[in-house]
Amino acid sequence: MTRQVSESWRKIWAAVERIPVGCVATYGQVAAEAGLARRARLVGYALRGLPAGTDVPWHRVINAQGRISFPEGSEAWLRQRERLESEGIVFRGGRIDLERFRWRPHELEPGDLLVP
DNA sequence: TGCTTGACCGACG
DNA sequence: ACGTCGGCCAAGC
Repeated sequence: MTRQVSESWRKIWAAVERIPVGCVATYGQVAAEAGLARRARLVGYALRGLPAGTDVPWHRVINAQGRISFPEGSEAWLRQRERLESEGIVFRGGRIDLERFRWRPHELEPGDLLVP
């Protein structure tokens, strides 16, 4: 039978899909966007459960310190960093400046039909 | 069944 | 800057 995916996971995946190209969101932020405030750990678990080859942009989710939550230098860490850099995210000292790249859902985004 | 484990967070000392 | 702690809760053993 089809594996039953929990409602929480679906909400989390949907929230991750809303993160725009060139932006990142923290685990806590994704949880809040999914209507699951304070359940940041669940976000990590839900991402771990994504099928291989998914279109969900899991790489845009980083931790609250502005770092990738895989062991530095690991294969997964490198893969995530490459994807982010290809989208224009800049790493300084192994970290991403959240002030600069964090997704701000309440503010204007590219494509919002308004000139800066 | 029950206990342990996380791609975590925020507060506090 | 850094370690610790409580909160969180589905999955896995």
